[in-house]
Amino acid sequence: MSVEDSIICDVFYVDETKVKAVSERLAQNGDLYDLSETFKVLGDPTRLKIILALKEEELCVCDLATLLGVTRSAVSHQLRLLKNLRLVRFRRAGKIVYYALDDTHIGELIDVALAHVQE
Amino acid sequence: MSVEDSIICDVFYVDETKVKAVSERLAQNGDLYDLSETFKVLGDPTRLKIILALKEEELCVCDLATLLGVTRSAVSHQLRLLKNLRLVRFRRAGKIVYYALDDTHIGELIDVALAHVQE
DNA sequence: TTAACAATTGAGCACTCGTTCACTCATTTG
DNA sequence: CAAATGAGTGAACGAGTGCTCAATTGTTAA
Repeated sequence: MSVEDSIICDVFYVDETKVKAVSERLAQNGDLYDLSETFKVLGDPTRLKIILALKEEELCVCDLATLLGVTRSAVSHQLRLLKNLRLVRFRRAGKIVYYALDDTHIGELIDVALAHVQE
Repeated sequence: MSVEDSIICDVFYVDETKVKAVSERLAQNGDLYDLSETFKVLGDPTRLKIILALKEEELCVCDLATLLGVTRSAVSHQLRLLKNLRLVRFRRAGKIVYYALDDTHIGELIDVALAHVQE
């Protein structure tokens, strides 16, 4: 097994120490799945709009539906998801259910991303 | 048209000024689509791992494939996407193509998100 | 109690997307 | 040049997902 063999990639790494270091660092983020889940939630335009809207004001399902131009049902489905992830909270006022953002970190995250998009 | 009519949501807003303000603020983010696209890219575990890995070291396709436990083809497909979004750059060294992160903002964004996940 | 209505829910559907497979391209080396 | 190999590509498949529609729940008011 020559030196050349060790610099091809089929089984052996180009630079074992390099890749090992990266691998360890990657494994260190045990919450890598949660991380991608967080991004995934914000990756859908409808959900992102909902969060941006609730970042401003407490709103009911119907307001959100009107605001986003989708059905109440669609909004409700997404709100359930956001509710399960503890990103939003709600309060009932008669027939109307008001939703509000329940995660201050998310707002900060969006601000950073916005700054990035606007370069 | 009574006052009651204006506080139901079918056509009229619960609080017109409130919703109007939100609507304007939402429209203000013309790059709302780009914003959700950015999150979407990071929302896939494979892509996120690629970016995290390249955040550490410059790596070739085969290293990444080994590191992530997926085929070279899969990595190549995702790298093309990341390349088109100008998130990574590459250099060719013989048969081997090395990729590196080409967006410093992304790293910062991930750090903020990591802090959020770890609460 | 009945009617009206905001919200929720589940089923179904169309569409997206990440992967694999097979093949091709590019480059090096014998 | 021919063989070997890393990388890129396109088709296709299967899983996931966001939406709509229809039905249901919960609450208010007549």
